[in-house]
Amino acid sequence: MNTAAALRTPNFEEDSIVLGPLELRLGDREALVTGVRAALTVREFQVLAALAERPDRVVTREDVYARVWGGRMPHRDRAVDVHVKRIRTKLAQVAPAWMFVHTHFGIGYRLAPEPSETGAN
Amino acid sequence: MNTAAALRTPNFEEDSIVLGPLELRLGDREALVTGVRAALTVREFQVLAALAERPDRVVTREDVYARVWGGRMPHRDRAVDVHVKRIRTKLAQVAPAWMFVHTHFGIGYRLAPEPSETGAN
DNA sequence: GCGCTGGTGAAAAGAATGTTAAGGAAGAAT
DNA sequence: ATTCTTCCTTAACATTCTTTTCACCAGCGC
Repeated sequence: MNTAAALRTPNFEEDSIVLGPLELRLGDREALVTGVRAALTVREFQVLAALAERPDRVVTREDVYARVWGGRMPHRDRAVDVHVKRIRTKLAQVAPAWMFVHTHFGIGYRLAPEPSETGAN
Repeated sequence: MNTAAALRTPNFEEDSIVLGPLELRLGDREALVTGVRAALTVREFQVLAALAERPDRVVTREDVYARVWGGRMPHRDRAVDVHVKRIRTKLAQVAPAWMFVHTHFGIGYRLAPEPSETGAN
């Protein structure tokens, strides 16, 4: 698939998810946007990775919770939302022109790189 | 880690209903028309799914109500109608060339993809 | 025409998510 | 051990979106 990457460091490049300008290096838990490192914390990275497992598909909060924290999500728990908020902020700092995490009301979130709604053109 | 494997519930390629250009992904609660996402709300999706259970068959309002809200439909309740209206609008936005929800006067609705009357005259 | 059913637009009510900040736990540095 | 730093969680309030409800109009069938 990726000849250039394979030439460099076959071992480390193995576990990475690439979605447009977003790259998640699962091995060392790093998120890169447009090649620039977004300083995500461990939890933030885990939440993002949970979404990245099913790109462009809606992932329920419950699924995210189960995957990151394990077990059932307590009723009215806001942990996922708060982490999503910070993920958005940090990704936007690096790449303001892109939107990655989309809300699906009443269900959950969906990860897909899309040009942001900056009416500026 | 994850104690119960049952918690993961990976509804990856969950079952979906396909009716011509319309696809309902029940797991994700997403509706696609011609491959394009129609941003239905949860209720709207539920109503559409209730109709989709019996494609091309007339489904009474009472049945839709029982399936979505549960219980008997209050007399003079317009909830189903209002949601059908919005479903129609949103589907038409994505695929103006198709009509999906057909009214059966005095009875209910029927879901079937048909070319719309764009004859414009 | 008349009564009834459905279409439609919009306000009101309700629920979910966005956002910010405080407080505490855990580890690093001193 | 104490202080400093970072991160996670929780709570509270703000905002946005959804659902319900209502009023009025249009169309169907008698």
